[in-house]
Amino acid sequence: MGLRRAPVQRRSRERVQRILDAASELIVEDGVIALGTRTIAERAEVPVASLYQYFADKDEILLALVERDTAEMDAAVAEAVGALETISVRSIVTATMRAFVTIYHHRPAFVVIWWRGRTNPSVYDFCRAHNKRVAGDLLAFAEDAGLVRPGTDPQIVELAVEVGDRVFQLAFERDLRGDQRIIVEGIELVTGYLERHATSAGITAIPRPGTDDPA
Amino acid sequence: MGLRRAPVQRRSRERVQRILDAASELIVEDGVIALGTRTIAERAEVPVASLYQYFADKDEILLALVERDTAEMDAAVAEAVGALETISVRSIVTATMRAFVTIYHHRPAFVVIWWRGRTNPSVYDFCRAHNKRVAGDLLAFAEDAGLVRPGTDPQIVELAVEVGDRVFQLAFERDLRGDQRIIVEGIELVTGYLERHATSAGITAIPRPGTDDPA
Amino acid sequence: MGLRRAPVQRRSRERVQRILDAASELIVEDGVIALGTRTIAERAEVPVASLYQYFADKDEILLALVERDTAEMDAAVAEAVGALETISVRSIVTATMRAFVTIYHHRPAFVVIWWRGRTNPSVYDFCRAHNKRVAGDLLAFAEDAGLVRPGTDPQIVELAVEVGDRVFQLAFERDLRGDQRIIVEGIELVTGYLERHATSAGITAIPRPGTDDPA
Amino acid sequence: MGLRRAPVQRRSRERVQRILDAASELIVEDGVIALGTRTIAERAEVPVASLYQYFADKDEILLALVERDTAEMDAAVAEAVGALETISVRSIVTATMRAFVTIYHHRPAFVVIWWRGRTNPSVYDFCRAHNKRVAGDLLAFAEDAGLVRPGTDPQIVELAVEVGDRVFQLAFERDLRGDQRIIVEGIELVTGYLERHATSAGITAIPRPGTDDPA
DNA sequence: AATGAATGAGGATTCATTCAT
DNA sequence: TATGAATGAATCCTCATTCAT
Repeated sequence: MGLRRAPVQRRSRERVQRILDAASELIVEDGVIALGTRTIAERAEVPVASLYQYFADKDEILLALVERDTAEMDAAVAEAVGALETISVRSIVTATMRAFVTIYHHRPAFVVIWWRGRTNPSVYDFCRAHNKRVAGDLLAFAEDAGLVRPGTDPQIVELAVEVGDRVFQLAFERDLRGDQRIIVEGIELVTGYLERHATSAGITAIPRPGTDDPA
Repeated sequence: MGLRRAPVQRRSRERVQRILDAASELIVEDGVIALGTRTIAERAEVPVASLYQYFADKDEILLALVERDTAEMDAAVAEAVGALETISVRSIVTATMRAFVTIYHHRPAFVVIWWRGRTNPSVYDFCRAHNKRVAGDLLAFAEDAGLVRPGTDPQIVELAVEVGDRVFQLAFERDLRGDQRIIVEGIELVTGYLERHATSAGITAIPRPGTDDPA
Repeated sequence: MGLRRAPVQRRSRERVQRILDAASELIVEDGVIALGTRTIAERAEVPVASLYQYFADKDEILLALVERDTAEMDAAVAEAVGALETISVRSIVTATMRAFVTIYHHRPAFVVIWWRGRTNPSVYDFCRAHNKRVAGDLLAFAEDAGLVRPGTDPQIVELAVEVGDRVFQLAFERDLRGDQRIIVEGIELVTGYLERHATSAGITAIPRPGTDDPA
Repeated sequence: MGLRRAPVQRRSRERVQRILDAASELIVEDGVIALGTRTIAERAEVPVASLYQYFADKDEILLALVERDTAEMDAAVAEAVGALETISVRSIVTATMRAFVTIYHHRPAFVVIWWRGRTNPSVYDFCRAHNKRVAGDLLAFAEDAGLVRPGTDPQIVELAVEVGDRVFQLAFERDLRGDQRIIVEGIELVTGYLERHATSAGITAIPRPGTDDPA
């Protein structure tokens, strides 16, 4: 009982996913600009008209795609940071950036969407907002833990996040697995910059909060 | 003799410039994606078909535009760096980035083309190549002057240039005059990163070569 | 007994009315061409698919609407004519046309549907048939009362009705309340025409039949 | 010389005519609503895109069609009225309406466009404006000739023209050759109405102006 | 060299209707 | 009976490019 209508629901969800996957693949293959409703529909084996059952217009498809991936990324980052034994500016930056790398390996489409896709205004806005939020979260976390000086300008962390974003763009554009040299350098770059605004604890590291008490 | 055909040549050159100017204006107004042959032709007061007299296709117009702008930017950077009293990683980075800012003020079109325009594959490639060349030139200059350790990986400077590029993107996207706070921070960021690879001379600065001896 | 299913029936009837009302409103607002199933359904707060429970297709909705309105109009005309103290070509024409005006004031939707709606073939046919019937009824009534010469060609009255129809179209198209000058002139026009075929009684008027004898 | 470029021009004109003819035929066959760019292009044996070489949009095609026919009608009416031996309200109305009939025979498409086509707002407006102009011209002519009382309300003639319009609609809708009975009656109707506003000369007729002097 | 005219290919979106449930 | 979901067919229009002159 209550499950009676599940099949329909499930079918819809599957189709939405198929559409998103199709869009994703096509973007990787031909770029965001070339993305068209007809092509998406063909690839997803869905009538063009059906796209409009699930999405208001083309933009919304792209946006949904980015949102889907974003959620996955946020979760991965949160997990990586949460798992740190000791925290410092360096360890957080490293964990965060490594988490992104892992995701990019997992979802190559994302690499393209995340950068090329920003042509699209709504995607662009969404990504910027997301970066801002990521920056805000990181700053809050770092301030709470006493890693950065209180009152640190949020714009500084935003700049760091955006710059990290570009590092990935560079690392992945030539090589879908990500150029390790660039990534390592990028981590140095971002870490070095943020340490300028760190407390000494932020530089030398402290144990993970909520971990030190068993004593 | 031989001058008989000059007028035609001159007229062509004028038209090419008019076309480039038109494209430039339109990009600033409506973005790269909205740029169309008809619109360019109208603005340039040239028949659409005539565009194809001077350019193989639409992409080439964009590319020519970027090349033209690039040349201007390179000259400005070279001049700024050449005018430095003392040279150091910091002074070079500052001079370079300030030169860019000046250009952007002077030519708002660059701002849009340089970033939004990278949607276009050939423009994208050109910009990347240009950044690479700028990085190469800077590295050569710095190595010659003994500011960085010999054998420094070119990729490091490239990364710095690309990151600087993103700083500008951030600084200018919200504000066509460029957000000063972001620019200042960006200069810090890039300088800080490059100083990791600098010699002590690169950090403390030396007089401009070929300037100190005449005494 | 037998009443068990009444609620359903009643609900259906209500829904049919709601659909018709919705269509009516939408036509007045946006015209017949813009009328769509989705819009009707939304306005009527009924699922689109349910429209097809009560109507075979979109045309039928329109047709049902016109039929409903027509019935109301006929009743009004019959009442107006029936209430005349003295009857003559002039008094009948006047009463009839005034009755229409009253209805149009009462139901602005008619105005739009009645003319713009005739785009639709079935509506068009229905209106023509209706005009024909109105003409037939009027002629029968006038002949019975001895207002027109026996054997008067029905086409003549039809022409008069159609022309009256156009007068209204003209009077109402600029002004949803109806341009009084045009209406007055239209009554003259139609009366004048019909009097050509009238008996002298038809011109000078006679008391309402079945009203004069009780004495 | 000077004719060198004629072929291109001529070809264009031919194509425009072909497009108009195609549209015309299709309207007669399927009505104005069904008229689509694809269909027109197919029938005219012209690529769809070419329609937009000659017309800004679909509406403009319809409008051009109506304008073309209108010009023809105006000429015919002017000629017919100009050829009258004696002029009176009756002779003018008759000549005018007969001229219309002739045109309708000549161009059956017109019959459909003229009425069904009025669904289209620009066509509708054009027709109304045209009717108004026709009415204005007739009134001016009649006043000059002393057929109607000076200061006659233009709305009266407009009403007459519109009503005449409806007479044709009626006469032609069942029968593409035009129902003669209805036309004759219609002429009576319009004449009768206008004579109410005529001078006695307008009723009894006068010789054509500029014809009586040879004496 | 210059250009008006022509066009194939494709763009996103809407719509009335049907069907499985 | 009622309906959410699905869809084939069609809509108008734009664009970069080519060709005949």
